[in-house]
This record gives sequence, structure tokens and C-alpha cells, in this order.
Amino acid sequence: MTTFTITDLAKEYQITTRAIRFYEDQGLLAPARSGRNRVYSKRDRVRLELILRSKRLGFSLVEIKELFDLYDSAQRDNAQLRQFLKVLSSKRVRIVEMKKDIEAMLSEIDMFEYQCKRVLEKQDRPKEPN
Amino acid sequence: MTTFTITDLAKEYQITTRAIRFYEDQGLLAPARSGRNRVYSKRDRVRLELILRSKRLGFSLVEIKELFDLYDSAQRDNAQLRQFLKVLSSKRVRIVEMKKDIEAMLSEIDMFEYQCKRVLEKQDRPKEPN
DNA sequence: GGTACCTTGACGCAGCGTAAGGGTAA
DNA sequence: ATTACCCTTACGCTGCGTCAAGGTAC
Repeated sequence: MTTFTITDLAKEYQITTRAIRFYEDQGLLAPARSGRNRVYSKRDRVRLELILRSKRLGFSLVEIKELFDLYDSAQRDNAQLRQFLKVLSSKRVRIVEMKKDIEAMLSEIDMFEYQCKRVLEKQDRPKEPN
Repeated sequence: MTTFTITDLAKEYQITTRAIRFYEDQGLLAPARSGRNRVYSKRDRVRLELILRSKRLGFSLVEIKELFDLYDSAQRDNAQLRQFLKVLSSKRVRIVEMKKDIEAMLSEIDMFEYQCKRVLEKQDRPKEPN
């Protein structure tokens, strides 16, 4: 079994060990222990990846935990599985909204760049040299 | 001149007046006043829109303020304009990264949905009819 | 004199960053 | 004994939400 230490994961994902411990505090991770030390499995690592991506997309830790819990209980409970599907589709809606924000932002950046560059060009050649 | 009250903007963008005042505290907005009351111009509204979109994309208020300040000084200062262009392109990099996160997330949601639905179908028809 | 706005405080919560102080294994 | 990890505890900052307490305009 491949396992990881907390610093392994911290380095791999460019975060602090503090953050990883905090996710555990909040019930998002539950690594095994070897004495006092935390030992992370591949499954823990996958969870951490999901946490980080979700966070980058603006989801709160509470939200992420709810999804994890729902997913876990959906393995045994059919009603929970249907609920999980519902929540998933609502997340999808939000993500599609974000995609729109991203497109809008990119085109705004394009516009700003275009305008700035025109200003600079004008100043480089004050009188258009025919 | 079209102007807006703080509640106008709060309602339009579905945020609290508290948030709008907070952006002012942080130097991101500087509405005119009519007595003690804040009066927002179209330009203020555009700024607010930019703030909100940037925030939804995970930019910090400090970052947004720096961009605003840079943009303002770029109107007069050529070096600042070049600096502004640099910062813009770094923002673009981050946004493109986010776009990848979004695509990854969407395909993960697709996978989860597909798997869940298969489980449900199996349970609806325990023994494949025919 | 309501009610429907506006104002300025101020306290509280989330999500960590950043030491502080200490144990453990090579 | 130093280096290189690991641990827990705790205080501080950001970005507001949410009262509180009051002023102003119709």
C-alpha cells in the first residue's frame, strides 16, 4: 500500500501542513495514524485533490463535506443516492455560471490589452510616419 | 446623469449594502455623497461589477484594488501602463488555470452522475428482463 | 408618527497563515 | 547534538453577515 506523510502531500499540492490539518479538523479528511503521526492513503489523496479543486472553484468547506458525506452514505442508501444526484446537478449549474464569468473576464482582459497596446503604439510613433 | 443608491445596487447584484460599504472601506469604491448618503455613478456600477466578477473568480480585494489603482495611474503614466499589461497577462494565466479546473470538475460530475444512474437502473430492474 | 430608506459602529464566523513550543527518529 | 521531520495550541488577518442604535425624508 502506498502511503504519504503530511509533508509529502503539502509539497505535492503546494499548500501548508496547517491547511491539511485544518481540513481534518473540519471533518473532510480522516487519515490513519502511526503513533501520533498521520498516514495518508491514496484515497485520502484523491479526497484532498477534490477539496483543493472545489475550493479553487469557490466551494466552501462545509459544502464539500456535505458532498463527501452524501457520497459515502449513498453507497448504502438509495434515497441518499438520488439526493446526491440532485446536489450534483445543482453544483453543475454553478460551475457553468463560473464558466460564463471566466469567458467574460477573458474578453475583458483582451479589451484592456488591446486598448493599452494601441495607446503605447501611438506614443512610440507620435506622428504616423506615412 | 443616471445615479444609484446603495440599495439599488445591492438589489441589482443580490448582495448586502454591508458588502458594498466594505468595498468602499477597502478603497475599491469612492461614490459621491449627497449629504451623508452615498450616490453611485455608472462608473461606480461598472467597478462594482468588476469587483464581483473578480471575487467570484477567487481574486482578493487587495488584488482587485491594486489592479484598479494601476489602471487609474496608467492613464497618465506610461511605465504604469506597461506594468498594467504585465499584471493583466498574469491574471490571464490564472484564469486559464481555472478554466482547466472547471473542465475537470464538469467531467468528474459527469462520471459521478453516470455511475450513480447505472446503480439506480440496476436496482430498478434487479434481474434484467429478457 | 409610521415606514422606508440611509448612516456609522461593533461583534462573529470561515479558512487558513504564521509563529510558539515541544516530541521523535537518524 | 544537529537536522528534519512530526505534533498541538493559539493568535491574527480577510471578507463579509448580522445585529444595534440612530438620523432623515415622505
